[in-house]
Amino acid sequence: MFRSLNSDVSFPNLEERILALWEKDDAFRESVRRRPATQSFAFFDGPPFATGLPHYGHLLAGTIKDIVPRYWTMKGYRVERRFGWDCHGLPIENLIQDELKLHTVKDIRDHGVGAFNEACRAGVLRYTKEWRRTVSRMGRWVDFDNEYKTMDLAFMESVWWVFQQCFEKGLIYQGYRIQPYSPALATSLSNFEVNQGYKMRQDPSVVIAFPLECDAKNSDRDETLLVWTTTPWTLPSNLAIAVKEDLEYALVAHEGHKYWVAESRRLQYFGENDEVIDRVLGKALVGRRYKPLFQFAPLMSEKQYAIFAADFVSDSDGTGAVHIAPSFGEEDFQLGKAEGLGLWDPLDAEGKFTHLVPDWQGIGAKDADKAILQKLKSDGRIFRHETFEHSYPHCWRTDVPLLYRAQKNWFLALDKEITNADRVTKTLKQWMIDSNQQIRWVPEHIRDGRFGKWLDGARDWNLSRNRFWGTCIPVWIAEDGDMLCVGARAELEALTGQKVDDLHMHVVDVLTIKTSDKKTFDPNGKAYTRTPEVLDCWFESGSMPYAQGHYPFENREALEEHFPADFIAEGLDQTRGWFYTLTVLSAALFQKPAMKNVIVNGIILAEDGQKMSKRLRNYPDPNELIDRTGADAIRLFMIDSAAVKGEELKFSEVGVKNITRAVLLPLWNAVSLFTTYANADASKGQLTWKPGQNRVSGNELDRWILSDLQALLARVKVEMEAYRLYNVVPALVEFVDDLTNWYIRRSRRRFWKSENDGDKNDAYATLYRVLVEFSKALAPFLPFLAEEIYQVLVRENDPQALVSVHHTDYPVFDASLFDEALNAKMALAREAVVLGRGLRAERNIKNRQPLRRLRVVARSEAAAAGLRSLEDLIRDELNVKDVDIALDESSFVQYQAKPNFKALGARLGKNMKAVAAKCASLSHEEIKGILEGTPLALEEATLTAEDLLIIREVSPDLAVTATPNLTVALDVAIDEALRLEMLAREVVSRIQGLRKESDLTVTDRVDVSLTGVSEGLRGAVEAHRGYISAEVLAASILVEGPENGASDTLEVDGETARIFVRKVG
RNA sequence: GGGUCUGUAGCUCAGUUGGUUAGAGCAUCGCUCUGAUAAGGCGGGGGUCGGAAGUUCAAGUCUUCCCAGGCCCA
Repeated sequence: MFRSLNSDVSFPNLEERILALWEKDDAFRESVRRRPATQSFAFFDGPPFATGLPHYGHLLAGTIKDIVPRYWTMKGYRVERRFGWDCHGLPIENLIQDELKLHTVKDIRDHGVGAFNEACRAGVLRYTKEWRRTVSRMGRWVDFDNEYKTMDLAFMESVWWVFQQCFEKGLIYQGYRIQPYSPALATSLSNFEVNQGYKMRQDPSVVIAFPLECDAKNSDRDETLLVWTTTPWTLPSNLAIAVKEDLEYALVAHEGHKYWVAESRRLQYFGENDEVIDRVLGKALVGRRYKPLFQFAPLMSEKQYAIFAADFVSDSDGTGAVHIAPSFGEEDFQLGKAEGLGLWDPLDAEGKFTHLVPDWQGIGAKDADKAILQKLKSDGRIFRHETFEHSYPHCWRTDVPLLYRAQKNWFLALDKEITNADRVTKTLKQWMIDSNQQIRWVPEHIRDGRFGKWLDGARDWNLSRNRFWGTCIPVWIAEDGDMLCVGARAELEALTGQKVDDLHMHVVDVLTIKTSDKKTFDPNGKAYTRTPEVLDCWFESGSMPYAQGHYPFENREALEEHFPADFIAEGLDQTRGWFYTLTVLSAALFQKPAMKNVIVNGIILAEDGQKMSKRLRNYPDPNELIDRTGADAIRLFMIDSAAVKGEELKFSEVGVKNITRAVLLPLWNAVSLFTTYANADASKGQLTWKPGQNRVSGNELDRWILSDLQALLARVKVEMEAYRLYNVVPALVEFVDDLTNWYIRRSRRRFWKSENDGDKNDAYATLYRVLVEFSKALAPFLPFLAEEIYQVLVRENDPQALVSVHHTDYPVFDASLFDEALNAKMALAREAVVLGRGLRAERNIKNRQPLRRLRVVARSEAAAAGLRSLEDLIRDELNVKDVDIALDESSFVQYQAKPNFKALGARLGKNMKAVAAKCASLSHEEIKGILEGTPLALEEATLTAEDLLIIREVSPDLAVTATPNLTVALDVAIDEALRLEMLAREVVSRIQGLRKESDLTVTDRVDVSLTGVSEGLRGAVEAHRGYISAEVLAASILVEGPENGASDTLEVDGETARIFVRKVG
């Protein structure tokens, strides 16, 4: 009736079978469809780049993204899960550049932006097949057929709409920011790219002489200010000099000139004998003017070529005076902005000097260093020229040193006020901060820690990239500076009079906007040209909630239903990434958070604690590992770790295998046991119970395991609703242990007993019910194994059953099955057994040796009553004839006492120590008195039983042990009858071993023969012939019979025999 | 340099509002059980709870400083 299961199961093969089954039944889509559309649980999936292959970080996030939606699906919600792809941006552009051998931006333009973009479009999805295979193989249910791509027309149109919304709220502006710039690539780089490219480099270290102008105050002084720089190429762009206001500067006479230098740096450049003429604070120099080095830059402000005060100036290097070129450095830029110096940048896109600096026109900035220094030397402006080595960022692709350079960019302003629908006005940043407070973060500390702090310090978002393959910034600018922001394809069509079916640069930029009313095309209207940048691709992923459904052009109601998301999950690295961009844009558009619950996973390290590195090969290939261990084990290993609360995880294959051994195999064996015996009993006609039938069992074990299951379900519910996945797996593992190592272990004989009685059928009914319910509880976590169990136990027996365990409802706590008192007394009985086993081990008495009596002393009448009802279990498990449960332990323990600090501490305060000492010296009788209800009055306090913790000292001569809950004493005397029984069991054990060796089935009958039998063994066989026959299904037992069949030698306790076992017939 | 998380047995990690002798799993060694189990059970060894100071009758837990590592930012 049940499929018979192989005990040497291959989980990877099992999983492949289940995958095929799901495919056949269209199980995923059906699991979504069968839940009502009106009750939805919204999940957003962050789009990965398809230019790389999935790694363990993706598997971890993917598993979390699978478990939570599966759970809520089974709870009755419709959980749509669309996969998405991040298609734009540098990863794919770089790849295509390499493939087409286009090294620079100019190469791309020469090749043609259209051809380049089409190559990106054609190439970006190259690994999607591998992704789909790996993600599906991990058991993740997600819709790949209906995936969204950030390069789709509909997606891009929604992004335009998002941008336009921001534009219309006045959040978008153009401004300058200093950025690392690669002259070879003719583009600025992200911080991430910069961090990859730090290398040691030799640069000039030069001190330049700037003669100060004479003015009314300083008419007769011929003075020179010494200024330090390591970037001579920025000197033609020098517009100012900065000193520190409260730093002391000295005027030094040297070789007929007078030099200003920071006093603390003086001896670096001058001798002790060089006379100091004057000392002033930096502020005295502020405002003085100097003679510029070159005449290239135009005069842009009154203040040009003057000295300013700035806090960033330090005297740890150089001269205490800093040259300022506002276009080429963050601090220079800030100072220039504050003082209104203007920007002057004489470099072209490839970082070469333009006609603005004719002396070095066509020479790259860094390459011009030498020539510039030579010119300055001949002009007598070099005071000192050295070389030094330092770590400096280089272009990670071309190895060329980067330039820090002011770039014009589009920004999203965070300090702009926005009024929401309820007429509440706050700045965008404040809306973001408030949104964050409404999000449940796991782990919690992210909210006010990493993410909260990042929001507090957030600066305006630079949205523009000077690249090609991306969503165009939809702003068109007329010659007079008038701007026009387009937010829809139809708008662009109206303004150009052209049909538009792609929003990429090479398509959009050939169109001309001509308009008089900013709404319709007018050939005589004003001409507008698009700003050349594309959007940061993070703007696109942040727009994903709206763009994946082409909002607001389509799916208007769906968005309102699905926003904010109920749940998202990504790695810790997304704090500044997707989590941030989602938050910015949802605050800008709707003044709400984009999600309600977030699980943040930590990074996965290799087993050695280092980053996983292809070069070091310190981790197994994910696909190969899945083939070796199966996906279920990997899933459970990852989820049963702090990685699901943002901490790092050292990934180890051993850890994965441990999961298989500790959880998957025992559970599998439990199912296999069930099917084996149920099939055997069914064929013998002894199975009156039918699958699916629930029976009310009077057996305490049955009631207990069902009650224990309810406790598990209650616990899982609490943890899943709090998104604490890391607390769920330990609970599941404990239940597997309860089921296999107690329920089944203790129930084994109930399945085996040949009598066709109610108890056996109760056992089948209970085990079946527990396995089926548990498979449902497991389904989100171990989707394959849970499915297999469900298929074997339910679907293959019942054509009417739901096709997949993942279509069933998640089991809910059933109060009628829950019995807290039963759970407590079973725990106590198990504790008694553990203590008893300990005593046997201590006395070196093996379990096969029956003993007369175990005495268990409980601490209360209720506990004793509970234990009495479970006496049989304890007796059986410990192999004793008699279990005696009592309340008085004083005959075998001596009491000692320790104070209950928790109870007494609050009451006693400083007297605690004195009382603790007195407690320690209480006598056995005093303590007994207190335990029996007579309080003991001390100077400081009156002690009752609650104030003491009793320590039970047991005599080493007695086989007694005690815990706070129980005292257990074992009668270790072995008489002849007990010894014979032990020998009989040894015989049984040996015969069972031979049966197993001979691959007999559990129902085969055997003939047994013993030869060379010693006297004790002979006695044991005679005395226990009936018992032995029944245990081993022996048709005959012959002493000194024929030597036929499988054999083994028995040697135990001085007794010997040879045993022969042969199948009957 | 700033932010944040982490530091407990050989390894991986629990450890509640501060309160008994700091626990588990793995590994290891010894013993043991088995008519489901490549399993199970019992025991041994293994800890200055990263360091220091403070608060407290009492600190793995709270505070401060320091050290080490990770991540993010500069």
